[in-house]
Amino acid sequence: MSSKNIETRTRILDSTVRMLEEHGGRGVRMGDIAKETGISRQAVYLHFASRTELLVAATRHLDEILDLDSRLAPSRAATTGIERLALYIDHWGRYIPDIYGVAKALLLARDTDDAAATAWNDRMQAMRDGCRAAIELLHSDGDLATEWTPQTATDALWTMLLVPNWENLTQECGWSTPQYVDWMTTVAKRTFIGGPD
Amino acid sequence: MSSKNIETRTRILDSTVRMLEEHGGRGVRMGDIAKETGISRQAVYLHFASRTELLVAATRHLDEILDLDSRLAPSRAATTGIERLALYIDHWGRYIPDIYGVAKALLLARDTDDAAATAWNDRMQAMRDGCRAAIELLHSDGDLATEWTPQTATDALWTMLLVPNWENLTQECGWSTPQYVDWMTTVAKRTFIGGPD
DNA sequence: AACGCTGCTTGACACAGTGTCAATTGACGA
DNA sequence: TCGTCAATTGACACTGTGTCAAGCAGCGTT
Repeated sequence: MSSKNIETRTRILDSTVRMLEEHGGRGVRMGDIAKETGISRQAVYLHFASRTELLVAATRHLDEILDLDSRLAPSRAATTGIERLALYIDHWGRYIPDIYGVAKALLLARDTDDAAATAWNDRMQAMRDGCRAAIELLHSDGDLATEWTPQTATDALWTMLLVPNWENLTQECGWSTPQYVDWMTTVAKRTFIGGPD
Repeated sequence: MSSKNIETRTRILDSTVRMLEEHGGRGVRMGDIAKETGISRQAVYLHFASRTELLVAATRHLDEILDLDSRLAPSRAATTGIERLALYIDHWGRYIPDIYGVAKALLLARDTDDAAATAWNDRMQAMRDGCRAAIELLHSDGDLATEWTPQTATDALWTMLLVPNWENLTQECGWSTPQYVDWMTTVAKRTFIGGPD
């Protein structure tokens, strides 16, 4: 529990984040992380019980580095639903590229590890809450298109914003982040905002 | 090469498809498939060089069973872009649930196996071509909203229809297949079809 | 009846990557 | 000098894929 101990833990997290970013979250093994940190593979296990636990800690670590809370502030401060919707999409569209490596690693670990699946689900539920907040405000403004309930609109928005969509558009189709944000915003507005009819 | 050989191959494919459907494409091992088929694990390797090769063959096998071509006929026969768009989404929305197990297995294998990634990409490119055909027709009808090029609209439609979106809406959000088709159709129309302006 | 071919079985093994265990070292403080 | 604690080292278990070699059973030839 000495400061040396904490320091090593932080160094592991730093190299984990760095390597995952570098390699797009693929093929980074415990031994690679150890080597990068300059310690033995077993030493990593003295700080994190499993690969999944390390990945989960890495996402939290990265959120702190990126100062997630202050990034969320603008959308939280929005006064209208329309504004909140746009600001939330903007936040999310600029957040994904920054966390992509770590997120992808967790996404892959999910396939074989239940704990990773749970951790990922938790994050996605938090994101869903963000969608819900925007939709609810839109609804109470009277701007939600009539064919939607707040519930179904939340589901739909949440799904649209999922990482694989961002991944496909930017990695496969070559879209830029602003293009992605632009498209998402346009589609969301057209889909969820009702006219005065 | 005798008929016995072919028969065993078919039996393997049948049990592979059955098991993958049953288990949602997860956790089905070569040994499980062998046991289900009633042969030894090594016998499977006499017919398929690798797990990935078996999975790829299973998708083809399933397409034959489902008669993919005749399922595609209606959308191919459409005369307007708007009609083709709707019929293609309808086809795809009812096709995914039928192939989900096998598709998911290939999707998972993709993470560790380049050959699986290539096979999956091929299928997705075929799907993308279907999207392109609908968008092109829409475009030549003069019904494509002005902010889109055929290229970007194809990318966007293709992404919307990706399996993870179906997966999220039906598995996580509990939507039914008709609900999914309905939503996709509505969003696609609102997004891609331009008014008379 | 002996022959070979074919499809399959059996069992052993290599390989990766995760995770565990036990013995040891080296530094630091009381 | 002793105890503690982080870290090292090396061996090992486990899982699932894929490989290899020997053997066997049935079947048709000649």
